[in-house]
Amino acid sequence: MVARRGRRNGARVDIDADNAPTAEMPAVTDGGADPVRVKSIPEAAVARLAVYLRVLSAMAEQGATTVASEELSAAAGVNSAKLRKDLSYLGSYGTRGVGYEVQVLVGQIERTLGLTRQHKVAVVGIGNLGHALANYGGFPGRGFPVEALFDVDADLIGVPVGGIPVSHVDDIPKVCAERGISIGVVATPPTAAQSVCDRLVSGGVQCILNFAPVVLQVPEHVEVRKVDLAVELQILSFHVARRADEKNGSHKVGNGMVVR
Amino acid sequence: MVARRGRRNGARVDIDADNAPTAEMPAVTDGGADPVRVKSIPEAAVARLAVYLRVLSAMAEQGATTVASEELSAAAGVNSAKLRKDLSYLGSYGTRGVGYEVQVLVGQIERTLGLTRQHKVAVVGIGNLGHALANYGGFPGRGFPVEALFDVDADLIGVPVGGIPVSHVDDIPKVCAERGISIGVVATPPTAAQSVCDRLVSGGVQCILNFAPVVLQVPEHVEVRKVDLAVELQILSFHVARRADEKNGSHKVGNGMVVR
DNA sequence: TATTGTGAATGCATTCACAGCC
DNA sequence: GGCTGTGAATGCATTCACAATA
Repeated sequence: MVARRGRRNGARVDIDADNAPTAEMPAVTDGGADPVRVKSIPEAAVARLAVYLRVLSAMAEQGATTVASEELSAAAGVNSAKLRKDLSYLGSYGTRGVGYEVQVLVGQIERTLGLTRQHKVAVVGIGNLGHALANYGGFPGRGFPVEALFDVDADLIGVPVGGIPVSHVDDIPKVCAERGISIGVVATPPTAAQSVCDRLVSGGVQCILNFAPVVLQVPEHVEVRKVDLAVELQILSFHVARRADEKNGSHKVGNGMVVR
Repeated sequence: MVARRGRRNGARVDIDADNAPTAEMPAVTDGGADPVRVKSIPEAAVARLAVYLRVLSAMAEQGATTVASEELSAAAGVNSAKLRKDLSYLGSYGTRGVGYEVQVLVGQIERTLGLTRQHKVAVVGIGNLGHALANYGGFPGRGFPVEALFDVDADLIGVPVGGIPVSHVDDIPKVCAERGISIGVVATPPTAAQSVCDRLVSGGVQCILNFAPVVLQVPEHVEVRKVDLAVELQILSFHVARRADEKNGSHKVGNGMVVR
């Protein structure tokens, strides 16, 4: 009776005896033209917004002025419903029957991601990877200028890499505070990573991008993201193995569940 | 009456009129000592298994023989319930009241992740990043030997990097097929990435790790993972912005929802 | 007693499908 | 007619909390 949508729908009913008064259903669709949008955006959506932004920028360069969700989502490698939901977190910036204005969307995503400010970056560990990072030349799409480099190696101190002289890791707190670094990139060997991280934090760095294969311990107010080559490869390895198992029929799993 | 667990529990009841016959509840706890484990392991858990593996290896090196979920989970940066659930996907290899044997766990995780096989790696694009990757020296913890390098630059062709001579990107299909490459790493500029990817695929590569800031289009049977510096930085930027908004009270959100 | 293993509950994320609008 | 915006539904992932057990 109640059931309508969905293919196999099981009329799930909430009885909820104690009518929980704690904020269930945000409900409020936001009073209107509020300037400072915050509203909780799902973490997963944030990551995709960055992808949409790049695709949109490319489209803008090629002269596109409007784009439909179907087209944009295909280029971004997601389905259109997901794209529309993601964009809806920013507000209503599309036109029904038409699509989105590329420039408007670019502006809104940039604002949401905080790309209107600049975020100064420090790279610690000027080995192969650190070198590569330092030379990225101001980092993707402007907005992330590299303003400090650090290493332990005495031979490197003072040597400019990508225009910036390398400082000693002991000076991390001082230099970071002075230059107002907000993002620290850890590209050191694993053994050094935690101590480097601690120094970055004491230098006032709020966010850390960690390439070292260790789990960094940080105070609550610091955000860490990890890029881990070994983990990525091992995940791929898992999928190779899974696929191999599928091919030869050697995985008669008890239940009906297919592995894919 | 039915409600027991959970702090604010709302006795959610399924009425489910049409008693869906499609595999609900896998139920079968796996007949017993099945050798070829497959069972569907959640993607998110797979990623964490790789982390546990590293932590366990470090512990083993320091002479630990057993470890409790509490200790291991702390070192891996997750909570203990999650750890135990993740490990339970492998089977029951712990001892109640004691913990897990480090060596046993290492072995089981390696088997599950397919790390008993070797996975030959090719790196395409020998720029700053490619160089860094090629020099990783056989890649993390053995098991991922780099066996081919490619670039377009005529000056690089034939030059050995990390012991392996660079080949031309045109030879990707041939060389990859010959050497049995199973993982391709794309470290080229974005414009070249898709064509490189296509050649890797036609060379029989099953998995691709993509460092180029583009969404690669691949056939269904190929697995792609993406490492995107710009996206990572922009996610961090979002959190900086969010945090800044929290500080000054400028985000009177309509509903009660706190942003954190 | 200490700690695993795991159903059940909660909480996110994705997808569906259609009303609303241009 | 076409496309957005979004409730509602489904499906994953995480967490709780306790029975099982060495």
